[in-house]
Amino acid sequence: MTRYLVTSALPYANGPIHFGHVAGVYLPADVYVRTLRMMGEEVLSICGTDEYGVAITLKADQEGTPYPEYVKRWNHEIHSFFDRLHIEFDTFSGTSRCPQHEGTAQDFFRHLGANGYLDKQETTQLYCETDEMFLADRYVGGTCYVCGCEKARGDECPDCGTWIDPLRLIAPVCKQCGNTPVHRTTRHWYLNLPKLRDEHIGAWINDHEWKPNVRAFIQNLLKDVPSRSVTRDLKWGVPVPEDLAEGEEGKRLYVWFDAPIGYISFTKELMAQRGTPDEWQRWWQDPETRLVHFLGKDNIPFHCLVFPSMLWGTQQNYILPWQVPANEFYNLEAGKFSTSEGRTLDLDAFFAKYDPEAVRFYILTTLPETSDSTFSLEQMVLTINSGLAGNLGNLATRVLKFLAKNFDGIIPPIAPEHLDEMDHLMLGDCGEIGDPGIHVREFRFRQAAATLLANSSVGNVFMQRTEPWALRKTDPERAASALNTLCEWIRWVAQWMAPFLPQKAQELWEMLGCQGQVAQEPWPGIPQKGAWRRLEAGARLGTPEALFPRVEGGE
RNA sequence: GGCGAGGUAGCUCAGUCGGUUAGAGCGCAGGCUUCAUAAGCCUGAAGUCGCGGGUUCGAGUCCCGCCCUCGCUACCA
Repeated sequence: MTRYLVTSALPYANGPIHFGHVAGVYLPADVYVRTLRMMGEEVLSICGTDEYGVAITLKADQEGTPYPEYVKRWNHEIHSFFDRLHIEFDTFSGTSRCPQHEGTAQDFFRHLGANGYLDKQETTQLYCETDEMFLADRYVGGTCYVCGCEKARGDECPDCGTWIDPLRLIAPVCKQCGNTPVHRTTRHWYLNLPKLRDEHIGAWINDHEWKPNVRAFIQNLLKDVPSRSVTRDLKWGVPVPEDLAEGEEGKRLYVWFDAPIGYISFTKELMAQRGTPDEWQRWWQDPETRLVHFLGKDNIPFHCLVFPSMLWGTQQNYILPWQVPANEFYNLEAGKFSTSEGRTLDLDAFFAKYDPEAVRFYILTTLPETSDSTFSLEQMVLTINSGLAGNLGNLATRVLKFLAKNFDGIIPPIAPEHLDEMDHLMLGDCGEIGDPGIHVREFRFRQAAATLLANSSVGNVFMQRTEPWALRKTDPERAASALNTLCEWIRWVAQWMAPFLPQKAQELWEMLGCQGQVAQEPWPGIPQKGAWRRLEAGARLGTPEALFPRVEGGE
């Protein structure tokens, strides 16, 4: 048994998440965790919302909502979206609500400082005296000092493409209040990433085995690593420890610094709730633990370079990531999913029409594993109708309804003299049988989903070949043997389904008359001739119903 | 501007260290079957692997140039 600590990138508590996030991070993480659990591994799954930062204070101020209330709302909103898709975590906390977070983040700051990885630097920034805040680049407008365009932003000029230094803007204005900001110097702490890279992390990255797309992403990153400021002049964030302020009171940790620490503080919180407050160390400081970060490609630099640097730089025996199965981006057919451009789906209407688990499955078959990929309603309808309804769902109903009608709804017996023949046919001649779990372990979720359907298809081929509807009249004993074998097969399919379609797998499990939770069963692997049957002849089947109703349209 | 990704059958995508007639699913065409959710099974058609050069015995796979699409550019996976 191996210990796996699985984290999913913390969603920002500043708006809804969408299928892009789900496909890139949370759904693969969920399938991974469910599969490992069935395989008997020790697994902990951590997530929660990232709740600090400028963007949150701005929007919360705009609508006049206190920050804690504002982020609580989005935390619930996001959590309920996960519930809808049956995506589960062992804990879903938040950086501002987690009691252990502030102390944990401050400890990081303290240790990194004591070990010489934090430097203090003085910079000049634009400051708005009306709003009493330093202005992040995008909140400044002005005239471009290169081309004279009056609509330059603080980061880029839309006309000439110049990368703007906000301090050089002609006639800068604060985008919030319209007043003119002033130059003001401020002192901040910087994380010395070049030093951390040279001492350890650079070599670690080079020696580590990464997913190909991850390696491609970080290769160039190492050449030019900047120090990054880890504090900000903000009102909403983890305060810099007072004893270390050294005349810079009022500073807060910059949100990117404290966010990944949330993985650790949420673990502490969970373990405290379970009454074992020291247990978190087993997860974070035991080299036997495999730390897996699920995230999108934009988060690769943080989780492959910055956060490992922080973990190592504390010299507190933290483990470093074992794998970072980052995905690319998932696009809506007409363009990017974007909350800011209103390119979202009406979720209530959507889920009224499409089964959440069917949607789960479609997304899994199109995950952006190797490159950006596309969500298409039309394709989804095809996948649901052909793959889930026609292949998998129909296999169950054609067998179980036939049994209900002709065999009194009980599992028919298999004649001993048919065992070899039936095993040979089902396990050898009806198509290739794969273990979806192997692909899940290797983060190939599309292949895993395809393998599940291929296995289901084997059952359909078997039924086609044995023709129990004809045998029933000519050789009822053989018909019974074939149907018995099909029931066994459906039982295996239900188990293979469980990580991908948890609720549907359970429904199928019950249709077979099986007891308990299918997710509690050990992972089935691949059936071996003569040793794969578990059902008892004569057992009563449940009520067969269509698992996946066909859906219309695609508009 | 910089960085990155991608352009392979009608559609969505695989193609590991360069190696025999380029793959899958869906869609499409033809046939078979009737237990089942107008579902199932079998067979088939379909690609000058963005364009032009180069390296090589051999390139979708490496190198150079060009065209096109898209993402990021420090608060959206």
